[in-house]
Amino acid sequence: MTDPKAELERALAQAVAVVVPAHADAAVVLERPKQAAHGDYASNVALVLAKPAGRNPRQLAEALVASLPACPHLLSADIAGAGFINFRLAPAARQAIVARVLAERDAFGTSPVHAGQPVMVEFVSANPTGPLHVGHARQAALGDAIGNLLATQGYAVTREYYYNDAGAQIQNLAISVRARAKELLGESATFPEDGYRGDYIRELAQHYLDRLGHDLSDIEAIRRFAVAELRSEQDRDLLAFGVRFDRYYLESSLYTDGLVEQTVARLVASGKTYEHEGALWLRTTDFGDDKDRVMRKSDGAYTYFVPDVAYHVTKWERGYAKVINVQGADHHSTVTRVRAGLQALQMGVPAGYPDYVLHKMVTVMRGGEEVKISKRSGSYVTVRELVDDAGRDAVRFFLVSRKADSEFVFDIDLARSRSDENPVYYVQYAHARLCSVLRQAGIAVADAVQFVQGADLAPLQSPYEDALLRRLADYPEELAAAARDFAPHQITTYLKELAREFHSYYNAERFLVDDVVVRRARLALAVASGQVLRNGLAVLSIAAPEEM
RNA sequence: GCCCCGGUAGCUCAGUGGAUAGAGCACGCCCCUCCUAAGGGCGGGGUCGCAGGUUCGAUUCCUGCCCGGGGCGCCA
Repeated sequence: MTDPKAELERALAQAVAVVVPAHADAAVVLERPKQAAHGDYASNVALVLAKPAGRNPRQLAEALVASLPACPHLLSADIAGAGFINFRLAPAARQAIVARVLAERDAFGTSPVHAGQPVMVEFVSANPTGPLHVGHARQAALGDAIGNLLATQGYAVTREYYYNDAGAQIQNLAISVRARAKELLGESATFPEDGYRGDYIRELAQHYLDRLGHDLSDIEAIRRFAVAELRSEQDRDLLAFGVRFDRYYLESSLYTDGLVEQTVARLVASGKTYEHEGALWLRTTDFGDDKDRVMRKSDGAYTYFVPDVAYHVTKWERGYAKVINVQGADHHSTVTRVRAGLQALQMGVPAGYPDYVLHKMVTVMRGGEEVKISKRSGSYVTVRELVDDAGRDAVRFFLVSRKADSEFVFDIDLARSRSDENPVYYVQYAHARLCSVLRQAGIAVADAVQFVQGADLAPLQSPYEDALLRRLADYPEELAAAARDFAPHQITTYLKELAREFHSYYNAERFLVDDVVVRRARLALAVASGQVLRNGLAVLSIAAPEEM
């Protein structure tokens, strides 16, 4: 069956072309009314066109309804309020979504619109100067989910992690570790003013002494050791969190491969650079920046901004016409700079390239008090702690359940609690519950789709069933919108609503009734609901348990 | 001072150029002889930060202001 909504939109557009030919190209969009009493879909097209057409909105709506071509999916079209047209679907049209879900299964909701288009999502990209903390966890959950969302729209997704393993912070790390190592050996050591003060630095120093001996003269060896140790620890944390990257891109390779020098040369050749007070500047103000930026400092070293541009040149040249960088909002100022650098190179990169998702800070509450996060002072909550305490699923769900640009208060006690205050259980429980019904009916969960395929769906007509059917039908659009907006929180919201409707239904009616036709229809609806819950949770990389 | 983002129920947060602004938690009452009560039902609770403007219609768009966060480095 064709999509009832799309068909109705076409029919309404035809009516518009007949009634107000001058506005035949008006956008006709159906939306889901807030209230079920207003039907399956509503259009405000009569309100929008009333003024330009010089007609009373209600009369215009009447005329549009009268000119509506016959549509088998449509039960009724009523005028309401100021001039809304409310459409009610024939039951069969509403029920058809169940058959579609059962036919498409894991693919239900996905779309091939962007099939074959490569996209890169860069996220986490933490400096290897300490363990990953809760802010990185938010980024990991967001980036991974955004990657999944884009994949549902057909994109060929690459997840990349950029390692800043070449800058002053790394040198600082090495010096910090050496100072702690000297202390451990009982030697006097001056700890750097802005050094890394976390306990893990002392542990690193001890490991170094244990494995590589007591000679601390080779700062380069200490640097390599510390970076390798911290990287592997980060890898373990990410693994525990269930996040995988397709590639780790090392900042140092930009230097060793000559890409930094090459980028500088190209920028100079572009004519957008100038020398001032011994430094090399890029005229980023030509591209919307509020001041020009230094590329090469008077001491000859590059600012971080040059490898950043060089790195993004590689993204473009590696064929990623679409790139999303997930970063903390504290990196906001880099956005204009990186884009300006790419524009200056005049290599055909669009002005808005790359896209950014900037997320706000995470405040961690424990025992009713804020836990301060600071790598340097060493008090913070690591990804590992969170996952160990609250479980991967709860942490994932929590961290993507808010808009990226709103600040997030992570209540550790709440995430740890296995209580009904924890929203992830609510959604997972809906899934476990319907699996339980299937078991009760003697159906293996794995065979369920097979079992209900071809069921007569006609009995599904109660308000609870209508609500569930409508919600299922909305999933593909919700998914597409969330992917378009890089907004996984739209999926958590959707899943909570779907779960709520399932729980309501579960309490209101029984699935395992004696009437075989009704029973089969309801089980089909349950199986379809379970399928969509699974699909949505999969986008967030969260498990859909069959039992809880 | 300038730039970006938030401000919606007691708390944590969704939402939208339209029809009576929602959910969870918290609070009160009710529902397991019956598919998992990790659930459901009913109820109280709001000047959508403030003030203007655009619009047939603004919580949504525009401007100004207030509050909170972040950024304004030859740091990353």
